[in-house]
Amino acid sequence: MLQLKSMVRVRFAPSPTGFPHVGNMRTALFTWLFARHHGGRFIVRIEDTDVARRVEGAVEAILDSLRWLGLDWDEGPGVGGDYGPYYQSQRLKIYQEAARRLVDGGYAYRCYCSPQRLEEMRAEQVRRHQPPGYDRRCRYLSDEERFDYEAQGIVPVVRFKVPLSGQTTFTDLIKGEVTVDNSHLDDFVLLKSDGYPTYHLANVCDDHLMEISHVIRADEWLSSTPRHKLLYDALGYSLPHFAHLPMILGPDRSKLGKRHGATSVVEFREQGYLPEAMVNFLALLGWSLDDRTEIIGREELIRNFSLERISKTGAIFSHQKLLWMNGVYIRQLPVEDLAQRMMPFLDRDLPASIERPVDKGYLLKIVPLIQERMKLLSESAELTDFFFVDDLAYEADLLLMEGLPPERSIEALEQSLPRLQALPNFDAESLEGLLRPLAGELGLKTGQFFGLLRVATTGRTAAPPLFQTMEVLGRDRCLKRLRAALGRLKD
RNA sequence: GCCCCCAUCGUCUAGUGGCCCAGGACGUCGGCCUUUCAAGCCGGAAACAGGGAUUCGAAUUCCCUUGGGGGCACCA
Repeated sequence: MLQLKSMVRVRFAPSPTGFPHVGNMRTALFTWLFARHHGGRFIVRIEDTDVARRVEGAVEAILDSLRWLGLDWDEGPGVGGDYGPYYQSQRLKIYQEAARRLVDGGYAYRCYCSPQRLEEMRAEQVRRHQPPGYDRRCRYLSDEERFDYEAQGIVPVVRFKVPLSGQTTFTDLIKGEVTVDNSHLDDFVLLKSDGYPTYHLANVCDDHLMEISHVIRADEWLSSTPRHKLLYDALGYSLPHFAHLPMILGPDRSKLGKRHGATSVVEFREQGYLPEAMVNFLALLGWSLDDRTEIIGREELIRNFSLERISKTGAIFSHQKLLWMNGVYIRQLPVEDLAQRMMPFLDRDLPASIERPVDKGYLLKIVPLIQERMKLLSESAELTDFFFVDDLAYEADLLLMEGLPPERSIEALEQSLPRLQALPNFDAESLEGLLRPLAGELGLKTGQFFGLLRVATTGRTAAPPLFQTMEVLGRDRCLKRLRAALGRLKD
């Protein structure tokens, strides 16, 4: 890889036009990993130059997501830095001056074309199967014409004067050398008529002024990089390194978007994904350590991350694999930790009748029983509610075991009750010691007997191991539930 | 339409000329374990887009085709 002679300074530059998309967050993660691996600086810069598309609360949502994933930034909103401000809307002067400099230097010109004209021009181009693009009319305006437009009070935009011939080449750290004929580039806008810069101008100015060493961004920017190179040259700035990350795709292989379901990391958080699982999963989407590593933590990621091992191909976001990975991380969690993380979900989803906050000591006994069954924290309530509710609600039919007449079930429960009552220690071991032989005594298969008891004590056919569940529930609850089951069977 | 990028199992990927009749993981299928559900363990099916060329030898290099994606705004 190239010699990094100076400090690595990289930036994540989201635009607050929507909520933190997993694609953007993956870009943030890779950028952050690159910075941390090289001991460089990770900078967050808000690209809020589109007044019309600005979304309320988006900046905070983006920053929250970065924090949630543990991607801390060295410069940017909230932490400041020597290269601020870090909101582009607060740097308008810089861009306006750069635009003026370009116009004065003959690298750019003012364009007075109305949006209507541009629209008609484009429609015509499409109709004639010609490549869409500005026809450069204002590039050749006479002083007289220009004066005339100014007199009419038309506020111009500033367009870049793309060389009419020649080629532009740059090297991308992931894609390699990319070359484009300048004739394919049109005179793009640098400064809008509202005084705000376009992405192209603002991005180039800021990356230069903030001394960004590596521009790491999504693949969708690859085709505008030649324009940026032209801009860097015109402004007399030296070129940073570029690395264009492969895109994250939806199941239909198109750019992952809203129609593909949950794409905001806020949603993943609410669904009960762990940030460490998210980081692990996202890191492996377009990057790999070797031919076998799947579960890899943050530190190891930092230690091993490199741009060379990023693939060139877009990757489909697989919910399946993420779900599996989340389960792996949940199983690895210390009981206390998992209980802690479940609390907000229990709070949110448990029936209103249950007292809040739930008893932590009781929860700590429940967690080991459901830990290996949980894939999402959002399953907390459905996996544990029967431990909390007073009266179980379930279909009486569930008490009817395969090949077992109701009378036999009634008998089984009636035989069980006094013995459970009399059991000295109500723990899993003692329960098994009592109930397993009892199944034989009653002439029942263990599957039938335990199944019956399971439904009676939990109200469901799938639950954690019976004896442990009964131990956690405690004798009183169990007896009460067995009597209730008896009542249902007799109805 | 034009330009750019990409192309290994359904999916994420390993693979940088011989170690590959292609390895791992998710998912899937079968089995084991077992009081249910999970988890776990064992095993199976499953891919180098096609065609040329280079080479003693190509998943790996080159060309073409095909396919996919991205871009072509006073959006980022």
